[in-house]
Amino acid sequence: MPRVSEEHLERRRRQIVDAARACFIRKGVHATSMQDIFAEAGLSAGAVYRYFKSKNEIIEANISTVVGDMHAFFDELSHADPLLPLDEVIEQLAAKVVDLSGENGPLRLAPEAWALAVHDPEIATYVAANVTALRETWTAYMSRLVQAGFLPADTDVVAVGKTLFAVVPGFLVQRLVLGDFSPEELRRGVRALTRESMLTLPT
Amino acid sequence: MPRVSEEHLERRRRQIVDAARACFIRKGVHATSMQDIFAEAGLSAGAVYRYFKSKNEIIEANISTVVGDMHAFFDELSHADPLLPLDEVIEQLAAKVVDLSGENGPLRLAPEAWALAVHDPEIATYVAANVTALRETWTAYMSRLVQAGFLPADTDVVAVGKTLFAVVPGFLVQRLVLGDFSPEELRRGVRALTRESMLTLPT
DNA sequence: TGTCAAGAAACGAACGTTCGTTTTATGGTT
DNA sequence: AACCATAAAACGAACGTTCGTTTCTTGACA
Repeated sequence: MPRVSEEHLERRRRQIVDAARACFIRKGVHATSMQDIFAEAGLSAGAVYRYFKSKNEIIEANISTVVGDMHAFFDELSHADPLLPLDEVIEQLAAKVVDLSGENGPLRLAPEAWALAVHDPEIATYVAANVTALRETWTAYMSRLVQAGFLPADTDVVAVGKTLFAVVPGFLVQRLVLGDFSPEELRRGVRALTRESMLTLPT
Repeated sequence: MPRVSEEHLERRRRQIVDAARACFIRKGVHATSMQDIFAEAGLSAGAVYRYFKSKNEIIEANISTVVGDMHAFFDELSHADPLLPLDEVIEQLAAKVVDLSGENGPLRLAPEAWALAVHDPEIATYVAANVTALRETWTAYMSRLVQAGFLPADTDVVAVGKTLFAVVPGFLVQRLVLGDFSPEELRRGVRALTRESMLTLPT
């Protein structure tokens, strides 16, 4: 099949990335061989290597998609009108984490992405971008809370954003390792800890 | 050296585990070959395989030591007399995380441990045990806060414990990936969020 | 008919592991 | 006290396998 359309090429790329992700989630990144990816994609070695010049490149292409859905969902949540109370935001975010970390969810790759980032500068760049994006969404949401008067005007929204962001990886880890932490339980935990002013918002 | 003392054997085991950990932290678990471990330990292949029957066994032996120091430190902190306020506990815990996740710190292996646990049931057992132990320390600390009257008597200490535990992996991930989150900043984040009653404890 | 995506086979390298051999400390026998 | 037989510890070359990757071939469409 020579001289194929530009979109065909793009579709092939995605086909390979998706196949690789399925393998990575099922077996783990390092336990997945290129042969596994060839089989899952229904392509030959030559075909795959036409689009990616190494396994690492396929990994990188996947890493950047791990938290894509997560971020999109959170972005909506943080800009919801009317402003959602903190415990509601956290619970819905946690529910999304549960959803995306289930059987074939991409979030199952998150710990592997973090681990790879520690030793691979290239991947670290992608992971850092993702973390930064999610944190900034937290910061934006906190700014709204401050602006609405539910937190003091001099609140360090960046520090608070980083702090609340931290809850999400921690929730994910507990889900993956023990599976005994529900979004509703997290909401109760947050409610028990936080200022009443943050939980009671105007109708 | 035949017929050597029991403690010599134990020391050899630790020598191998320590050498492996140094390699794992430096290069990553999967990028570390057995040859790397042989060289680091100053032993031959045969010697190492006398004490561990596979690379996986060496990995497992390391995993269980990743959060050992962390837990010991937190245990002291949670039982300190007089009772420490929440933000103080969190800041000190975060400071310990910074310490143990530096250059050659064992916490650099934590994400790899989580990732391995997702696909390896044996390792999952070790990681689950560690997570459970740390969470229970949080629960114990929260119980003290409730008992001292700084949280309502009907507080769900388990839910709150899980919630606060979640902050630690999240802090670690941000340290490892971006390195722009300090214990003092986390403390400010927590202070801005939590009930005043939890922060003002008796002298 | 020429071009190029895709297939198939095979490559060298590196992996974890094994195993036959060598070294060395020990304890019973002089 | 000196010796040696013994068993355990350590060695390290080599194993078979599997990895990621490359090369050469094929065949369908422009």
